[in-house]
Amino acid sequence: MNRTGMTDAAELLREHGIKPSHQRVLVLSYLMTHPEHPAADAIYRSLLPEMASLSKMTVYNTLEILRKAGLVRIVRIGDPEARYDVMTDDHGHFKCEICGGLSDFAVDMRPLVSDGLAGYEIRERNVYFKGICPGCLENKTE
Amino acid sequence: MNRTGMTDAAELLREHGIKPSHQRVLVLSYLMTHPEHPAADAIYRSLLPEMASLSKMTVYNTLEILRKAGLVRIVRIGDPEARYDVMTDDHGHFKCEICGGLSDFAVDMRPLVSDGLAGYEIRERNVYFKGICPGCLENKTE
DNA sequence: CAATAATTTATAATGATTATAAAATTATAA
DNA sequence: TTATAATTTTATAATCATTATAAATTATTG
Ligand SMILES: [Mn+2]
Ligand SMILES: [Mn+2]
Ligand SMILES: [Zn+2]
Ligand SMILES: [Zn+2]
Repeated sequence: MNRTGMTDAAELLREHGIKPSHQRVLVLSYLMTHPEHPAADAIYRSLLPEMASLSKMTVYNTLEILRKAGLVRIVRIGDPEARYDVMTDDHGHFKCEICGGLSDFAVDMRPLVSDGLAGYEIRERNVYFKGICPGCLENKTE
Repeated sequence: MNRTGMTDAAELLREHGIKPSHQRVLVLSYLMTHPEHPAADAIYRSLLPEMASLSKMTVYNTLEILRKAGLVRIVRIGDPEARYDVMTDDHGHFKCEICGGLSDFAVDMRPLVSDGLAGYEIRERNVYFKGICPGCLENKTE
């Protein structure tokens, strides 16, 4: 932890044996401060003003390194782009079919496995809903 | 229903206002008899011996028509290919990370929505797990 | 300072899907 | 039936997120 009480990106990387290069810190920090589950291209475009030399390939590389380290998870719902999430605890995702927004919601995964999965080794549980978000519902009725 | 008590593909298409062309019946029948959630290319390759003139584009077109009619759902887990499922009731999907196999399991979606989704219009609920299937687990210990 | 390793970058390739339009089939009208 | 229009299928090209590859840069070690 740093003096703010928050684990910063550089330290988090070090803790996971990843060398905290400038670009890696930028990518991870971006994810830590942007809970909207940005896609690789959105991350790239957002960081470009801060670092003009940044390559999109570095963003992809870094995201893959972070994923392997368990620091981010990929969320794929509907569209062809993968979106990224600083992995914390298990949670569900709601994807708005109109604005494309992706929001989190709490989910208790335990009661999901009724039976029928005896003999399977479960490594990852995912829940996602699709529909219309409150904002877009409001725009519709206007 | 036909004399076997089973709704066949052609009739199912008619019931949904879709003209039961030879290729459409082939694609839907294939899905109805192959619960392994085949991808578009797998459907195409499997049907080619039966109908040498079949175009992959027709498979894609047909799958999209079926999806719009609610006759099939798309299952996307992990890999880039979409896989198709003759939609019946809600169920979860288990994807084996080793063999890529996709199997169904029963899931009660109702208790999922604890709260936090008030004001959202939910149109689709999805649950999928990833891990290792019994067959692949056995091969590992051998 | 070399020499070596790690990282980033530029560029090209991949591959599933989509777009487009021509060809073939089917339905409708004359 | 024949012409005409609508539908469906097919061939072909385009798209686009991601991956592969290798050169260039940067960091590390002796
Ligand atoms: Mn999330
Ligand atoms: Mn299924
Ligand atoms: Zn919305
Ligand atoms: Zn398996």
